[in-house]
Amino acid sequence: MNEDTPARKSDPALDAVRDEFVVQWGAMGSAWGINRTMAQIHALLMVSPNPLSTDQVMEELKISRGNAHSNLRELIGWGLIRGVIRKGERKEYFEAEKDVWKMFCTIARERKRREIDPALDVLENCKEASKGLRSSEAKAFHTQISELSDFVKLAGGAMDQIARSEQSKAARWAQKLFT
Amino acid sequence: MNEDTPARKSDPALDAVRDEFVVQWGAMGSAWGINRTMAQIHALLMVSPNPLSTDQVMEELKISRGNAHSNLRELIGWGLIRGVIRKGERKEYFEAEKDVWKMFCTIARERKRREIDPALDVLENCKEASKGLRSSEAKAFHTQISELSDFVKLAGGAMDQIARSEQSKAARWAQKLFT
DNA sequence: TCGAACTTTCAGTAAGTATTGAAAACAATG
DNA sequence: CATTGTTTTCAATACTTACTGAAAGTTCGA
Repeated sequence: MNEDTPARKSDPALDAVRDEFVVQWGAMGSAWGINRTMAQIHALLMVSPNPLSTDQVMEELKISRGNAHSNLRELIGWGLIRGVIRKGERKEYFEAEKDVWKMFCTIARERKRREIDPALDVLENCKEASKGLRSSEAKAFHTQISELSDFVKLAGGAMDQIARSEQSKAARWAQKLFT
Repeated sequence: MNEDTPARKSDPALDAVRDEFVVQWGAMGSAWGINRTMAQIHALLMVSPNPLSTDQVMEELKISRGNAHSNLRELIGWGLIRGVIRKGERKEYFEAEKDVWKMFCTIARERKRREIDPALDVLENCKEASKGLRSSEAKAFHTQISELSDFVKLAGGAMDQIARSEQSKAARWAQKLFT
């Protein structure tokens, strides 16, 4: 078994802050309904100057191989990190996207796909299923669902647009928003 | 114990769609990291033509009193439903905000408060704690955290603005977004 | 002040999720 | 093709969160 990249003589003060960040970010993740370990790994990679191997992640966060493995895969699934292979080495290393805007776009795109689109399906089905009904109650239901559906559609469209756009364009919106 | 509002002769087809909606919306909630029962109650009240009592909610969703109670309170905490008291009756009834735009604003405001603000705290702390460090690694860390922090601050501000604005204004933004 | 109608709390339990660790699968090397 | 380093899988288990039901609390009217 090879040793990983030799431990660099590192500023202990920095290490402390880094750890704090990782721990806190993990806690945040929990509060948001995101797997704590996944959030921690993401935090760790976001502030790591170089890519880390599975073993380094395990070591850093004191977690099992299986846990590290599956959460790393999940993060790749989200597009938030990617695996890098160094020539001459067999281990896989992982690095996070560090550009905050790109990160945001990735999350927006992914959430749209995972949360908005299925919700729209549900709404469209109910809309369709209630279209024919004639009682006034049914009409009210249909109206309510339609409004919801339209709104969700709009929100989804907005997410797509934003995720597709350049940071510069977004900055301009922000500008407008605050004037 | 009083009987609740007498069951209105209701369209069975409509009931079926309504149920479907409630069930599916609950499942969605699950997928989003939101308590399924809470999502179901919210769905139920969103499409209910009149306010419902705790007992009606229990009956409709086949859940216990404690469960109904605590989720109703939680929804009130979010500002998504409110309790109404009818004169001459001791029971409390509950109704959901039905205006989709208002609902969205409420959620945006609340999520900002519960998710964005705490995240900002974490980031500001780490930013502060790493300000003094001089190693180049530390500088990189500080930069990364600062960028994150700025971004989250911006996003939070945007959420505030949007939540504060009128639907008409938002519609105008949407307009721009799609041209 | 009593009792009925209703709400709130909470200990116990059920259901759901995350984690471990070890075995199996895979891949590169000689 | 055997060895060694590495990744992947997964049954068992630990941990977390949601739910129940019954008891305690509150409010109101007579």
